[in-house]
Amino acid sequence: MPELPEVEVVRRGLERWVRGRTITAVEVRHPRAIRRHHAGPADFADRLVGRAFGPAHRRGKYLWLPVESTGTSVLGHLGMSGQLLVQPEKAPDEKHLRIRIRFADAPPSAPEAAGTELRFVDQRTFGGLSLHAQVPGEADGLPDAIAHIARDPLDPAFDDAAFHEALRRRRTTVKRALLDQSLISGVGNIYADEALWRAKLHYDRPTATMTRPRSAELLDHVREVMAEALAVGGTSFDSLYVNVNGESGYFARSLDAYGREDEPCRRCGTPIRRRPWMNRSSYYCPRCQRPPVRRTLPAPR
DNA sequence: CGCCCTACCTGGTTGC
DNA sequence: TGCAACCAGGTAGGGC
Repeated sequence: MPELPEVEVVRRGLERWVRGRTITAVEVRHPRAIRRHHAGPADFADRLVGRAFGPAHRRGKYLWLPVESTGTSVLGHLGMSGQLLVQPEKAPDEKHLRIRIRFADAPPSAPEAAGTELRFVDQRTFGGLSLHAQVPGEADGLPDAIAHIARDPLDPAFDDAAFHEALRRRRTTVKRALLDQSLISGVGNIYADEALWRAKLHYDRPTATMTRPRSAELLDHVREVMAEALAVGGTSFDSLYVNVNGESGYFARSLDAYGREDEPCRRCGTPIRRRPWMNRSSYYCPRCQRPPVRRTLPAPR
């Protein structure tokens, strides 16, 4: 389940192995992988062949590569099981290979990439690639399709004070807010549960009860857990999430809450609980993360 | 507009 | 053994 740290690992791989390369061929093997590109697979290929990729960028769980001198960018989302792999052209096709992009050359920064191609592989087909106009005035070639996605907590331009004020205005609960990509991007179910465990906050706490220090603390924990995961290559439960070279990260062994039902809380020893939540699961320590007391919400300021 | 819910998709696991 | 139900979950879009 790729969230911000896993997507950043992939972005770094694209930056090293794909940036600057000129595209010679695009093969779309499954139409669903390109469904966000409304003009269709042939148009997608036509607009890319003969062009070169610019630097790799990321916002939250989205990543993109500007297509030089076109005013467009290729946008990618890994969904739940998507992989962007740099493979030798002669390597056998993966079972769930959806899109193949071939290049004329290796990037000047990585001559050893000669003879490799970029593959989008995705078992569950929630992810995909598409091509979009760039938002005018944004230096990094931000695709217009994700202009509504909030900046992520590792972005220097993320506005902590505005995030706190948004929490205070909302009539929702804290985990819902963490997963709302228009408030803060890059946080998914795993890192939400991990940050809430670290912050000793229950997932159902109303956001309107968050004080400025509590919001600041929560953001600190989100940033800390993501930075730690990034440092070890991200979280992998199996071979589904990998970097562009097919390697898994090591953060799964460092998780404190997610996936640890009935295992002792690493702070107090109480068994971690799993609760059905929004058609998925929330993992939390019933002692460290006390459920909110039900009472009338305070009036908005 | 704010908030909430559902559909989308595949393969591994569980239960009968 | 076979088959159905369940589980993983990010996002767009629709209902109210």
